[in-house]
Amino acid sequence: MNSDFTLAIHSLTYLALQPDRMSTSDGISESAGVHPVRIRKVLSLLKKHGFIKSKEGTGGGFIFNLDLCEVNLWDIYMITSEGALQPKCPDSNEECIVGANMKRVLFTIFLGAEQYLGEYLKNYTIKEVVDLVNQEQNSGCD
Amino acid sequence: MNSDFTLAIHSLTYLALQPDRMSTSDGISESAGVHPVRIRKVLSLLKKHGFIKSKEGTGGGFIFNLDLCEVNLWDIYMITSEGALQPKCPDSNEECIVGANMKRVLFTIFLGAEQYLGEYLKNYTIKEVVDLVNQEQNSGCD
DNA sequence: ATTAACTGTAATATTTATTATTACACTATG
DNA sequence: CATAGTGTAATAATAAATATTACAGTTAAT
Repeated sequence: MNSDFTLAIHSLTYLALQPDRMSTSDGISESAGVHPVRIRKVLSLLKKHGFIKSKEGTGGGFIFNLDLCEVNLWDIYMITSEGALQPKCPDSNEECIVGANMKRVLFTIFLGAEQYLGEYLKNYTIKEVVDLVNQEQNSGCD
Repeated sequence: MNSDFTLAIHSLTYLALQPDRMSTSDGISESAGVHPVRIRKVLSLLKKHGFIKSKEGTGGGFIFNLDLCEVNLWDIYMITSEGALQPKCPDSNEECIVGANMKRVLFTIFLGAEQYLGEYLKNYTIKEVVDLVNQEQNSGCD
């Protein structure tokens, strides 16, 4: 699975646990173990869709903008990874009935698969992810 | 999606349309637009699980070994791509509650997602794929 | 008003994953 | 015994993901 998706989940969960202050891309990137620029890229998508707010300058950062229950994993998937389930078929042989039609058939099947998966992902809101993270907590941030 | 999965589907569909003679990895690879060695690798998995038979030497090749209705896309997924939905999380910060627990939480969620997707994939047998390929046929092999 | 701490984003470099290629042992057929 | 195949490992090439660098813009604090 596309890691923009999981980074978005990670970031939102992080923000969910810091509801009262802004978090920086540096802080989130340390938590997630990736480069801060990547975090900013992912968060810029989430901001564009209104899930978070950001503020530039000293004391700035990112903060959740919605209720935790309003954001589910399907929303996040659609923003970060729509179509990611589709296989990248090489150009196959158009002179073979299989080669000529497989791409179209697979596209249809995987489109359905994505829709189907959506029903599963809709069952998880960030609230639920936060609860799962809290369940067996190993240690805490500062 | 893992392309071993789609190559396996492609190959099996190809074999399904040649039920009376053996097909070579060269033939399949031309249809699918990939290297014959890759086809042989994928088919070697399918053989190990009894979906196809193979024969070495002159006049050898691959041939379907089961009824088309007995093989569904979930079977093929499990053989070629089990776990492929799992994101590859970088090592995150164990001293942050999010970093310390996210991997486990995501693992659980994506495990469920894979199981869920399985129900969808079980609905497609190779027979159905063959039918879809035949539906809007552009042209035929030899 | 200047510095420091941020976001935003593009361009480039690096790393990793996928895929192709080569090589060759083995098997069967004619 | 030559030819047409599979089986599989090792390596090379390519493509994709990720990190890094660079820098413009914003805000707060001194």
